[in-house]
Amino acid sequence: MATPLGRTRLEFIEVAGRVCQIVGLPRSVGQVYGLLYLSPRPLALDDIADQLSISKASVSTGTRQLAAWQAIRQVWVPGDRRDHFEAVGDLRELLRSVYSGFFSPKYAKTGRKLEVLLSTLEAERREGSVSRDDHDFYKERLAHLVQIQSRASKLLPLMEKLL
Amino acid sequence: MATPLGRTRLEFIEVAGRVCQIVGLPRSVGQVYGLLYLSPRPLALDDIADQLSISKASVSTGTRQLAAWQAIRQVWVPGDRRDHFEAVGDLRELLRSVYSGFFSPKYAKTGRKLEVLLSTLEAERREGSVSRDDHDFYKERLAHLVQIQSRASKLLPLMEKLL
DNA sequence: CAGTTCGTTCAATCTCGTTTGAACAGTTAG
DNA sequence: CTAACTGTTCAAACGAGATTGAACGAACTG
Repeated sequence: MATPLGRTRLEFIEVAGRVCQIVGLPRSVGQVYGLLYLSPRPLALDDIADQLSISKASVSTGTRQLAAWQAIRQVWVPGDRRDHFEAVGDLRELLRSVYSGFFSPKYAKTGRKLEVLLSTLEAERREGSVSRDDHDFYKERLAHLVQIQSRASKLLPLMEKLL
Repeated sequence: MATPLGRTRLEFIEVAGRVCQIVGLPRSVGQVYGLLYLSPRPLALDDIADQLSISKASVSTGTRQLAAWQAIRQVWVPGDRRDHFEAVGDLRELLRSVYSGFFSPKYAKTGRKLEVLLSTLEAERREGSVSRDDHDFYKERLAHLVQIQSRASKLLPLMEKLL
């Protein structure tokens, strides 16, 4: 079969690419994953580049990225010495690893920064560079942030479980 | 007071800007909100532009955006005919409105698209343009997506409640 | 050992969306 | 009415980062 891309696949690849773009990832990464996710057979690097009409370079970096996240895996196809790729079936596992590898660190960093801000604030108060009223105002606002942060810290693990 | 930006504010504005950038919003929007959130007094458009060293144009569009989300409100300061802005205290309310105004629609759209894909797939099967095996494969993959979608549809309202 | 075939790397290019300066319209003040 | 001031709009500039083509190195092939 000449494997013409069906309307279904095209639509899906489009969506996958767009999702990646929104999250701040290269569109090509999403396209590659989308193509592989809906591909009954593993595809070689060339095939991917051809079908998506993007350069091998993009596919090369994209596949490496996706493989690092274990979103796709490299499979060996007898009689072909090229690398072939297929999407890992369990999408939930992927979401989980993306979360713990990308989102969770950022989140933790934010938490630490918040603490730093609080101590900085106290320091500035002691220096007298902030009036009492302003100090109280700032403290209230930061306290609100801390509250949200703590709520989120309870919510996120829950998400991981339920998803 | 000449209101020199304290280290605290600078740090916070930096973070707010970065967060916006990650979510795909203009950095300036985050900066404006960050500045206002930590400002004990309402600020005029000029003040914001000055303190952030960005153009009035950016501030103008930014404030309008933020006001539309009710993240900030316009307040009248006696004796000054310029518009002044202050951040709305309740950040949770903001998160909720951002969710329902931006995220939720996108999510619904995705759901609809998924259904379209399923029917398209069936159509292609009937046309005979897809082999039975491939059809089954596609169906399985799409079913997985639908499953994730339905789980998420239960999770998101929960988030809204707990946050 | 040449000659291919693959995959990766990297500098150059291109693309997209933010940012800006300048012009504009509306409003107040003298 | 004119002048000053405020906020908005818009085309153009700019910058970040994705994409690409070409060159390279490695692995196979005959």
